[in-house]
Amino acid sequence: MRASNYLIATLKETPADAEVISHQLMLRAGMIRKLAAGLYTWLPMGLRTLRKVERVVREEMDAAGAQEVLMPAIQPAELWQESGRWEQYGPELLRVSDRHDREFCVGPTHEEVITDMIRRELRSYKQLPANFYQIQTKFRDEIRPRFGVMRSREFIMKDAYSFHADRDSLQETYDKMYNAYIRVFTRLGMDFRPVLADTGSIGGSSSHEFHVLAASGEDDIAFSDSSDYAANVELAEGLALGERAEATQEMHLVDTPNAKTIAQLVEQFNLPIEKTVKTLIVAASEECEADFVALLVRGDHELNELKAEKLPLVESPLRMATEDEIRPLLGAGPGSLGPLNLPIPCIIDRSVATMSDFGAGANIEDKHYFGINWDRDLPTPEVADLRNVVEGDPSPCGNGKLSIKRGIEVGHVFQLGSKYSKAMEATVLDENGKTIEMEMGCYGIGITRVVAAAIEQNYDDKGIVWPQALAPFSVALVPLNYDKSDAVKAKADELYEALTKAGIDVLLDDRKERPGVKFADMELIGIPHRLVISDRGLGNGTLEYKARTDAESRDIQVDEALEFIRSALA
RNA sequence: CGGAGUGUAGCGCAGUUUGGUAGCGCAUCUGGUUUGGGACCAGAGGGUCGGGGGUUCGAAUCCCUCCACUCCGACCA
Repeated sequence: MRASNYLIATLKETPADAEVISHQLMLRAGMIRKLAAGLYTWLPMGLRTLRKVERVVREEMDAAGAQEVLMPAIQPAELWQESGRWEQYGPELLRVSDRHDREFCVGPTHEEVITDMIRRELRSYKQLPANFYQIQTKFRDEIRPRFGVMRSREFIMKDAYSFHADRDSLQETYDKMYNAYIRVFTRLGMDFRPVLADTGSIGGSSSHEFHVLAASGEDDIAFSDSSDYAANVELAEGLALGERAEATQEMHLVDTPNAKTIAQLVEQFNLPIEKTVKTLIVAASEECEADFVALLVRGDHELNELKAEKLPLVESPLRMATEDEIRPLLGAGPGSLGPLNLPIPCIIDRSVATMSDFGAGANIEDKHYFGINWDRDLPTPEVADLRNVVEGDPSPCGNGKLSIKRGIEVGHVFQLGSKYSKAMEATVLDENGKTIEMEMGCYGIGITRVVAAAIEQNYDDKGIVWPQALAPFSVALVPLNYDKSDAVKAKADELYEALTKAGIDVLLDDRKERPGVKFADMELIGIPHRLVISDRGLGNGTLEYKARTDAESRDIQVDEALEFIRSALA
């Protein structure tokens, strides 16, 4: 490609509303432009990288035996009503009506459409297993789009869906896809980890997310420091912390008029935060005889919403009681709540069960009990894993301690089971001629997000530093005085032809710009290899080569340039 | 949805407090000089000051209203 005939839309200044580095650099390098909140146009330079991601994904999906299809972005409401998600899905689902007032949605995912296709096309277990994928634009009306294409509303996703006669077959394909994902992200040059994940509202048994490690990530990932264990904090099991110590204090009531929060309690009464308890009141499920349930976690811990709503007594989705609901029920407001004299069921976290001599609200306005001990002052309530794990916790795998890092979710594989095949009657006949519901798996990669995640891991003060597999161009040919020097022009054109003929993506910067401008642009765009052609070098029969990651350039022989680049790309 | 903030040239911003003919830097165009790390000189083009309504002799500026965008929050008592 000749730069004079290509949109090099670089910016010197950083647009004011770009927060994270990938968003800033994608704008500055002229890859994307914003159209509206969470909606982006991909300019030629950005699209080239996007296509590279797609290519790697396609190759690995094909190699793993998946077949490519393309389903509509717009989907009829009927299918969603059939699966029950028309009601279930909240405002994230963009619903539209056509001219006949028929309802549709802009697909945030395609389980319904693929299941519909499969139930029409597949009749026999002999056609299984089958795995179909597409690379499609999705739309999710995010509460708060941010970070450019990292969390946009419209985005491109590779989604695959597999169908099976039994669970073993599903597991087999799941493992195959898991390994394909490892190959994809490895080829893309990313620092990533597969981590145990929650199956979310879709349910199912097994699930892994693929996370790119980066400070700007929106998820917390827990790692063991001495094993391969890695899990999303949403899921990581919180173990009990040591044994319960003997009681050394008598329980006593204390006036705490100015302590409405744990922080204030700790500050005003010289109480270690590990000796305090937070009492959270949440709506109860129908199974529970009371309307509300109290959940207790240690003062310095956080309630894990997913763990809480999986408890039989707790309503799902989780709903916190309002102050107006709490006061008539307990006789005190938030800030003075605790486990003593509770008229509702109480469930405590494992780490709370091992506490002694601790402080908690008294369920009397502006009063707390200090020196509370289980089994002496009140019976130990039901114990469960309720909290988010924190740095330094023992690893659930039994080896070592947990550390916590931020991750960007770029892929997700999970086993759906028969949820959709059941709801939508996607069945085949088995070898006994009996009708069976198919087992399903589903596997996603955020194509557009991968581009942003790659930049989060690969940049310096000059701009993007693309891994080879993602670079929009592999080589930047930078002739100096292209418009004035016949020798430079001739050699540059010759090299451009030769490299292009060799199948290498090369950008010839034939713009009438000063050298500094060209260098700065090529570095901002992040092209991995640069060749400078100048009269000065040609006089000695040399070109100047610099890898994007090199600090200094070096001279190479003109005649060897093609071979040099070939081996650099190998 | 709650809170905060911002909308002025393609981008980054000043001007708004105290109403009086709309500015700066970058970018763009023309001419010239430059030419190995985001050049310099001279000139030029480009604005319904987010939209609508109001107050006023006069509104980017004051008032009302709508819209868009950004940030924080949306369990952590």
